[in-house]
Amino acid sequence: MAKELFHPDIDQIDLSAVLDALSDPTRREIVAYLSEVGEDSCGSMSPFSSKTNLTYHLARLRESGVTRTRIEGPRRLISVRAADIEQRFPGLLPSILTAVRAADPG
Amino acid sequence: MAKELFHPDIDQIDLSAVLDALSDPTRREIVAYLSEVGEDSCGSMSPFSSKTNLTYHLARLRESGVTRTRIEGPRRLISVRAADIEQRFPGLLPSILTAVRAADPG
DNA sequence: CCATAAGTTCAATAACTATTGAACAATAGA
DNA sequence: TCTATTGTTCAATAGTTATTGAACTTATGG
Repeated sequence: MAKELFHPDIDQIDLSAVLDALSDPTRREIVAYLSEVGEDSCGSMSPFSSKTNLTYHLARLRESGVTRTRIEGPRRLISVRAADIEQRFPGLLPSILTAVRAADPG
Repeated sequence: MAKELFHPDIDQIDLSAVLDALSDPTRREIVAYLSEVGEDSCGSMSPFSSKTNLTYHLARLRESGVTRTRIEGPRRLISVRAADIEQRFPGLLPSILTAVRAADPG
């Protein structure tokens, strides 16, 4: 399980990939949740989807550059690369998070 | 050809649909172009893709609520629903257009 | 009415998406 | 060392996406 996880460099973060990643409601919920709590494990996101499916969605978020996953023991701690995304695409993430909160309060 | 074209009401514009529509580079180019010129016909967008494919992409933009298409004689005039999108998802479209211009100057 | 210009529809295609369950791997703690 | 916890990999599936060419429709102008 000590595999290296791929993360694109800031300059390699692609707008199509980011918008694609954020076009899925489950992934937006995950990103909104992580934005609130800062960092959390895959297991804490079980309300959002099945374990297998979470692996898939979290990989898409990570590979697009939206999130960062670091390995700590048997679990993965995931966080939103808010500063990186803001640097690359100013205003994008805030506007999407605002929309998510408006649509899905609480 | 005097068919009624579907356009979602402002309140029905869905974030997933909008992000999905804008996750495609061809469609982003179209939106960026239309944002500059204000309104133009399908035919003027031939540099972006084939005629058939443009019908497809323009339908996706229209059905997601990103653009409006009005019929004038034998042609369709398309424009970006900038104010509607701004009202529904503040800041979203400007941030994406900024990114498009930065990636694709000229 | 006829020709042309502007777009659409249709069927086909190859590629990708989200989702599932079963089996597996890796770590930490008793 | 055994075991529970955490998450991954794999194969399968049903649905969607972007793209194409051929045939069609509709409106305008001569």
